[in-house]
Amino acid sequence: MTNDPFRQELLNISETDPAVDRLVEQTIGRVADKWTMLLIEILTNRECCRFGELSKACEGISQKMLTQTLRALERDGLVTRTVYPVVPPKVEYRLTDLGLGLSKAFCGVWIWAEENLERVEQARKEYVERKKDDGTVR
Amino acid sequence: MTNDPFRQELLNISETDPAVDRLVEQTIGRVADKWTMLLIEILTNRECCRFGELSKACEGISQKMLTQTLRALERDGLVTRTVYPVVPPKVEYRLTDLGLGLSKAFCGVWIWAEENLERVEQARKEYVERKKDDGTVR
DNA sequence: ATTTATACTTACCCAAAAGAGAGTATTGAG
DNA sequence: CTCAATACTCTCTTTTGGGTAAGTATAAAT
Repeated sequence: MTNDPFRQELLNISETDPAVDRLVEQTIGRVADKWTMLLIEILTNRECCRFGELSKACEGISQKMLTQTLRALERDGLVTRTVYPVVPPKVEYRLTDLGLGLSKAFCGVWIWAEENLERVEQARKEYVERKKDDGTVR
Repeated sequence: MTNDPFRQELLNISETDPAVDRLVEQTIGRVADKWTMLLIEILTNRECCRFGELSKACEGISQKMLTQTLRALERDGLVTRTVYPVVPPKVEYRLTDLGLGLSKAFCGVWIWAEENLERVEQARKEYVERKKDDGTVR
């Protein structure tokens, strides 16, 4: 178990000092939420979107959350916001290089989820069974 | 921009039907939160931990959240929980293969955060400046 | 003159998430 | 008899997330 190549590979990376660690945590904390990940995915596929398009593509999001999330993405340099001075207003959003890089990093997680969701489902069923069986119910 | 190799690579993957997409989103929704990611990282580095160790290693987490997050990880088949019937109690947590796989997937995100946190910081500073400069202050 | 389109912003509200802190069970050590 | 040690569990309170709905600005179309 200790010389598992997986784990070895992982261990090579996390050789950082704790100060950086905390910054990393913060950065991830900002970026690892549902709407952010979804919007990044949409902008990865569509390349360039107006507010209204995003609103439709990102099913279930409210205007408020959409604006809020987009502002955060813009602030962190992950998307650009281009305003065309026309009436009615037109605003376009697209990923920056930085945003594209993050998108790529998330990619691994999307793939993992895709490949393993059945195993997770299965684990959940088994967990419920186990809980039913032992005396510890409730 | 359209034939950016990055984007091409990303586009190859997301060719899935919407039903699976929603499951993937759900799975990610469960798994992509701060404490979960931190605990997975700790368990990746330490291999095997007792409750108390995790409590110390995962700075700032409350007992409640720790228990809660560990239960969720166990339920989803990402960690095993081994109880030794001794007094005082002893319980050990460790990643399963599934959990290790997720850890690996998260790895890309950790690396991205580590490599790019300065760029994010910079972007934030510039954003604030821009807001100060234009008339839209408020 | 009124409506329409777009991209927001603001104010108000509720429910869920998270934190704080006390309580529980067990038994060997003193 | 009491205490320490461990891993919770429960309750109470605070914080946060997020929804709804109305308001704003502008010019072109009717």
